[in-house]
Amino acid sequence: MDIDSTTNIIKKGTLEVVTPEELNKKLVKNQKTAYIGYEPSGKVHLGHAITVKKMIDLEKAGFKVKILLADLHAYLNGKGSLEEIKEISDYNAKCFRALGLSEDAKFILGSSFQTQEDYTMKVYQLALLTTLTRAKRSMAQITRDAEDHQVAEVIYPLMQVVDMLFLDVDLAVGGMEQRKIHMLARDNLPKLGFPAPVCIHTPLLHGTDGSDKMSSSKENFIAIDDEPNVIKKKIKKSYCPAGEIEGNPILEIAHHFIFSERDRLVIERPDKFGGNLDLTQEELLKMYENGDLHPLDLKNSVADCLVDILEPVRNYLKESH
RNA sequence: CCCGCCUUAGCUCAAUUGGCAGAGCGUCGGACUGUAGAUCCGAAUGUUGCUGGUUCAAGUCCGGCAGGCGGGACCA
Repeated sequence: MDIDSTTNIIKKGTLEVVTPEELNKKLVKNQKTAYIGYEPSGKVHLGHAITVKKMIDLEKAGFKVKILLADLHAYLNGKGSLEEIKEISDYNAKCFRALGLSEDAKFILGSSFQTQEDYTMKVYQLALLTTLTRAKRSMAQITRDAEDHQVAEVIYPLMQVVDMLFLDVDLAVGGMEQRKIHMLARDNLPKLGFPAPVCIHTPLLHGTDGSDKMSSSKENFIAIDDEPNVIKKKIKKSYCPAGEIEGNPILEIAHHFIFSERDRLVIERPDKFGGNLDLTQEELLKMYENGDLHPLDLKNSVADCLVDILEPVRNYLKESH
């Protein structure tokens, strides 16, 4: 595959690559590693899936993929006891495989290396380089809502920076909420004498309630292994203003999960409302914006299609028990 | 270690001299729209931080403990 088409695969659907020039330099390397970290979560949802799909793209682009199951980070973010978190990290690894990551992708449990002496020493060095304000700011969209802030909150981003060093990554991937931590890494790793990774950021999926971010801690997500009737129910309940194509969670789901794999979407609707349609994404957006496609017809079609697309994921997870 | 203040529904907070523990927001349900939301109705929700005591009766008074906030002390 030539550099241009590889670059296109990598950039597709991302909000930014920091920086494209550095990415090009990485692409000519023989051995190159891309990484993303996840706090283990009881539910892996469509927001996670967007980034997993990007990791699959990176495998195709010749990167070795490392997935950090960030159990210690989750612990520092108040998600529960380390034991509980470790348990669900196994489940999460299965979910990521179910979404199509190859057997070559490596899963690494954070606590397996994050307490080593030289790791800890690096965290201390970073602690001295980083202002409290910046560390806190980097956590703005990540910290669990809390009135009383723990010191853990500022250890978290420092560890994430050191992770990139220890996992020897050329490229770090994350949703846009990871941006400030990534920038911290890019500023400070060179100060410790190490190269900074290229960073790639994917868009955040709006919650089904229309809020800024799909999140497992707010009941506004669709899990990748939700049963068909659950998916349908959640989509029916979703925020979906007529004619509004910006920040519309249903159209976003269609974009990221349906039109990423299919060219057209069949919309079944009663004759009295105009009859069935067979649309490209472009046509669908135009009709919707013009008010020629009713939200309920959109929802029904997107729900059916999403149920279909996630079927292999559900089957994989059922069989792996 | 010492002193003071705080802790009531998922969240923010009310509750008179000790007298049936409430509101707003959120959640859920119904109406209205061929979706959701908005709007209008309606409903549910509590070990009043934990613990011991006083009292016919304690969210309220007294003691102990825990957590939080603020201050003080210690600083060879």
